[in-house]
Amino acid sequence: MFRSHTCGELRGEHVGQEVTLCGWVDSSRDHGGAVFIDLRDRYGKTQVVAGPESGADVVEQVGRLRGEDVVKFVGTVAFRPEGTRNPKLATGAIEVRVIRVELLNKCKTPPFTPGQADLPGEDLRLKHRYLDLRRESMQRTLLLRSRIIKSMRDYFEEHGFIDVETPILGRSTPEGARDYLVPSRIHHGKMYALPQSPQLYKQILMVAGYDRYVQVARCFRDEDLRADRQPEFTQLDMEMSFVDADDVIGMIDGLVVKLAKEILELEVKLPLPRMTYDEAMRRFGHDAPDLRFGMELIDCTDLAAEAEFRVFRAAAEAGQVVRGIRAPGGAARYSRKGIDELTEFVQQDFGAKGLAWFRVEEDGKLWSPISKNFADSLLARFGQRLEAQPGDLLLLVADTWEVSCKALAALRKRLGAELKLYDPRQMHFSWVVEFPMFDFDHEEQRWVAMHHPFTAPRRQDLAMLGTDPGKCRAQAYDLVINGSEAGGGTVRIHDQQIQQQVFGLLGIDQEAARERFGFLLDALQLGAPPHGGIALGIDRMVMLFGGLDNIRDCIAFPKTQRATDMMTGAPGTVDRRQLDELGIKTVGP
RNA sequence: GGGGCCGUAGCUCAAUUGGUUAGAGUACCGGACUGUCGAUCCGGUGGUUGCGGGUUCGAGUCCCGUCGGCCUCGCCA
Repeated sequence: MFRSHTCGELRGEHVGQEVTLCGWVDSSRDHGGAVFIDLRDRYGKTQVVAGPESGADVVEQVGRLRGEDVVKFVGTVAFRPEGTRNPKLATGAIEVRVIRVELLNKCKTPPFTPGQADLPGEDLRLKHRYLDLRRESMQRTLLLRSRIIKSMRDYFEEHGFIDVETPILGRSTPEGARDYLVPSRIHHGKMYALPQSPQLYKQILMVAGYDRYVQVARCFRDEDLRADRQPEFTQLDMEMSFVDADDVIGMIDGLVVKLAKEILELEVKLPLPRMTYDEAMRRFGHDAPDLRFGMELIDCTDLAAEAEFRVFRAAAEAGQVVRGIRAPGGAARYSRKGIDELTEFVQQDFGAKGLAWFRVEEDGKLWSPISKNFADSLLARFGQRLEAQPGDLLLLVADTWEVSCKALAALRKRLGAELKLYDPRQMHFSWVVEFPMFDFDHEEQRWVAMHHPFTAPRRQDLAMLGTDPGKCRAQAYDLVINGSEAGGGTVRIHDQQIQQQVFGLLGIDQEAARERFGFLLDALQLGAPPHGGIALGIDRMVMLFGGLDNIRDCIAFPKTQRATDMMTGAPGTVDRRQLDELGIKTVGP
């Protein structure tokens, strides 16, 4: 060991001891006769001083040190002189008076330093990730991540789960996300696929009798990225046998309580609130609503039908909906220009035809450029319906159900943040349950699985599989934290007949089903217990628990939005030879 | 695939309506200084304004293309 202590360790009790510290030069202050160095490692910072008692040689050597040099100091711990203690530093009561210094590795002038006030551009941070990871906030986040994963593993261990690793090289399955493919050298033209999730394997493990399985699993999806999406990400994946949805939810409820307590020192009351998918869409327009504030969507279609205003009446008569939200205090916050921006927002991003708005005046009356198209009494009823208060801004969308959901949910999210309707540090955990089994794909004119093709319908909805698949609800559940989907799971079909029926609805014929996942169908017929599980997005949970707004900050070595690694340059070209071995010819770019 | 924002010194940013030799802070280099902790003071180095083309008497600024980063719709559970 080079060092006797870390840079975050020394206190008054160590005064008088000779210690050895190693670390990086965080900053230096050279006074000629005395040089101060803040030495940093991941545990903290300690001030090191070279003064006259250190000797002129040492003072000179220490004076030559620059930011990010790697140094070893031998010295004596001493109280700082009265009045020079630094309350901003945990080690601020003491300093280390240098006896010897050894430069372990000189650092070139770095492109940026971990301590600098202005955060450098993200491209630069990603290119020199080793420098970025030296920053305190990155170290805090990676530590948080480590603690969350440790808590999760402990929890499942305590509950009798067994950790089983599943393959990374697997087989491409249809449906779901685009696969990352790995060409086979031995079988030219054939490909492995990296797992989108260990879904199929964990079902197989249930059939095999490992009735409580858990894994911290890396997953891959070759889709476009977002602030909260990476091409490779980590799930806490689990599955249980002889359970229904309530059992899985209950198990995760317990985990949430434990995490909240251990990580956030927060008492969470059980059971976590649950809401059906239909209710979530009706009240919030979204399947993962942020329940830290209200501002619910209010249906006004019946009132709209009575209006002179053609946009409203036409929508109502065409079977569309007119729904709105009330932005408390929004009249002052949003000028005409601001409202124009909101309008453009819902039009460009969510395909809304427009955004109708009313300001609530001092006397409670609604004013808008379009208000002349409404009878006074009708305006009053709109006001009542939306529970308008003076100073509010009312925003309404007349459109299809889907567009009204998307546009208003996005508005609600944006306005909630801009109007500061909640404390961003507050945490809210809830469940959304009973998702539809199927979504109708209008382009392809067919039903697609909302979750995946192995999701079990609710028992009471079984009959509707044949008659009205759109109304059929699944035994599916999402864990929602602060308006983000933190995880989702389902009870799976363990009955071969129902599975065939679902495949049929999805347009997967028997032959195709056999070809793609015959192994699972076989397994389901060879003693499959009823089973269900869930997968939690660990990166996202770190993001939420850490109050971060960017998933890259939760991952040590993340990819850019275009799925490249700026540090290594991946993806990169390979030798002609390597391609030849794989039997691959490239056509571009 | 679509929409938007951004790219100026190593870094963070500025540069009036298109107008003189592109500036500041910091970092770096040299000098001074024994109690600093964003040290201070003096001096200095540092620029293909991402790249390519165009408009113009004149482009960091306007236009087109391209590369890169970010946000977002589609996509994705």
